[in-house]
Amino acid sequence: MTKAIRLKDVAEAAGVSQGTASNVFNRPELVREEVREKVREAARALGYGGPSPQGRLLRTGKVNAIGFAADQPLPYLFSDPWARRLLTEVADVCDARGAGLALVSVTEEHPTGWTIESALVDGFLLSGGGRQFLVEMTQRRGLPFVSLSLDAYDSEVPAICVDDFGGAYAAAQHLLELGHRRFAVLGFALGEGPGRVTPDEVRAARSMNVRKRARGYWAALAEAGLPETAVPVHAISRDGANIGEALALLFADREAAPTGLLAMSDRIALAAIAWLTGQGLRVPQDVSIIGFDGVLEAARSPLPLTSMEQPFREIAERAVAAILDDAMPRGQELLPLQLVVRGSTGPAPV
Amino acid sequence: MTKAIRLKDVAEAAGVSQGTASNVFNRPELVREEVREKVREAARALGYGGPSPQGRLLRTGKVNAIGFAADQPLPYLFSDPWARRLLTEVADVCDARGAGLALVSVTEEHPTGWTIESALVDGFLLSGGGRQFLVEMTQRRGLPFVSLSLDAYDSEVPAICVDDFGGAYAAAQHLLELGHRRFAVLGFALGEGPGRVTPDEVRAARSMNVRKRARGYWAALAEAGLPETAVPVHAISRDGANIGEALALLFADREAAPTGLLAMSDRIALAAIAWLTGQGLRVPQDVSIIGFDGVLEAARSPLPLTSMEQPFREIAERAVAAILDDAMPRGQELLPLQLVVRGSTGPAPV
DNA sequence: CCTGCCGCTTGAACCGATTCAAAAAAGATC
DNA sequence: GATCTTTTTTGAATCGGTTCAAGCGGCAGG
Repeated sequence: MTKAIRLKDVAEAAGVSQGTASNVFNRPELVREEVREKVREAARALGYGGPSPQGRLLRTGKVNAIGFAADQPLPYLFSDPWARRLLTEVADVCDARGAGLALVSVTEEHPTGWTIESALVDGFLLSGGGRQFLVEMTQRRGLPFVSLSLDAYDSEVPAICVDDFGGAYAAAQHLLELGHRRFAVLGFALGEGPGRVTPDEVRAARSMNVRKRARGYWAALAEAGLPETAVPVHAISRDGANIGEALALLFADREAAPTGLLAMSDRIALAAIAWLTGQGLRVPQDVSIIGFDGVLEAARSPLPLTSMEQPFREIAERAVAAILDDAMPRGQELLPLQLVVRGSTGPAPV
Repeated sequence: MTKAIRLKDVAEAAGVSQGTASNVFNRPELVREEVREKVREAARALGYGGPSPQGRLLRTGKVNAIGFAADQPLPYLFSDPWARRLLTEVADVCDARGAGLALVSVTEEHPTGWTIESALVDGFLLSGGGRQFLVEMTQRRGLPFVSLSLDAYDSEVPAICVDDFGGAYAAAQHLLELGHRRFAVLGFALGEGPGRVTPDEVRAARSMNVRKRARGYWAALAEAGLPETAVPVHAISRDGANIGEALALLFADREAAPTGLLAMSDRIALAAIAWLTGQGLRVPQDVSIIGFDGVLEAARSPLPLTSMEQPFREIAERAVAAILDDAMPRGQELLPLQLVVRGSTGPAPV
């Protein structure tokens, strides 16, 4: 690796112009067989491994890769089931179309190095909240981007998301049809520690996704004659670690305890099941619980979880196409969720 | 996004040379404050988001990113616990040093699109076997690379690996110290379907890692007076799906069945535990089992797994440094594993 | 007033390819 | 053999920056 061989060197060695040499590698049909072989021969002799991507890049402008950006340290992408599932599908889609995938983490602390500003990609997928500064940075870069979840409401930001309202509505509907009348909502991203939050606090939540899910639950329950105030919403941490405190409160009075639990994520639902069964409560005989997301772990769990499943594949395909095929969504594009009934929901106890 | 703004445009607008404008962004201390501000002002007015990475790249040659290449479809990187753990650590290390990480899949079928030949990176980490064509492709590209596992023996290929022999030796040693005398080895990548394989077949295995682990087990057991022939080696699929068939054979005669199981991966060990407990056998009272890798799932499992833990973090750090700091290992660099005793191993039944 | 030095700017070369209009070569037709 | 096509090949422009030797103006010292 003393000095790099350039296309020019190969062209000279083969006695042709650089343009012809370039064609040999990119549009061989334009070059006479004889010449083509001569150039290939020269390339082989010189140990030339084909045109360097950086050169091509500069000229064509297309990197053929997309950046997956999160406002979290990168390991988060591998530990959170939702993010992981989405990333898996995006990776698969990229792979299938021969596009590259680069991981980018953007935390406010170290805005240096390989970030949104310097990543060599054609556009970005923004996961983990369209957090303001993430969106701003991306806009500054001037590359196309699609947000995969919503933070502060901003219909200007192109996004591909699930229909949170409709999904939540369907989830509540499912439990209502099973005869449940006493509910509780387990939500995340609702501010500080565990505890019950008021409807107004929910409506003030930063996460658009969370707000819409709450509205969906409420809408379905209201139609059944249950007002917001009759449905306690509890704030759970994203990983469901503090689920016990919330549930202990809810199930202190077993008579008045909810029989239908509406969890805003599968991770929380699974944590809830673990706690409930640990307390001797039976799921779904005593308590039904429905999750949200439809992550892999939900299906694999010892007690398979009923959940509103996101169309991960479709999201990934639409998002990648938006960037690579310049098929940007106009505003927000909502995809429907699908109710998947498994073992965690059943008829309300009599 | 009618037309992109170039550094040149900014320079012109600010009335300075392009070189000065470049310095404003890269080495501001060289430019007089007054001029610096003027250029920044012009940039802001024009909506210039800073020098484009592709331009810089061409000149400097450094992408500041590494490619993680696997000879499997990309989703494999997220589903296999070992790959995932390694990738997580690599991602974290890259993140910490502000380097980018790109995922590359190379399967023989579609060698087109974003592959080793076209990825914009400074070098590659090869996971999932230094499978011949993977190594060859990478060498052709002419970028530095480090293999993270070994396939056909080739001491010329730079690699950063764990000390398979020593680790396996220690694993067997651990069970011997607990008094076990009847063993079986559960290995992977040992050819077709399930079933017992002969020592010679093991020695002919393509995977260097597997061969070394087997030799490590044998060495320790031989010192205790147990010849190779007394230790059946069974071929299990990588995901442990067919573990039942192998164990059914081994435990057909309960009297002669092994009390110590040496699994070449945690994934296999966990599958084995699931099968054994399903059959009413108690771990570790009836059967002790020790895994290999030390993946996250091993610690989290209902019955935490005793395992030989790989220094994932260290591997990641060394590997990334090798590429980015040009600190290539000379030949193969072996890192020690650490015995972590958890709940799956105990004294041999009397 | 001249000289030497210092700090900031400039201008041009260069990085490694792709692209395309135009020239050259080859082939076809009369 | 002359003319018209068609196929190949060439040469130069271009992509968007970085780098560095050389130039410039101002100031201190003699």
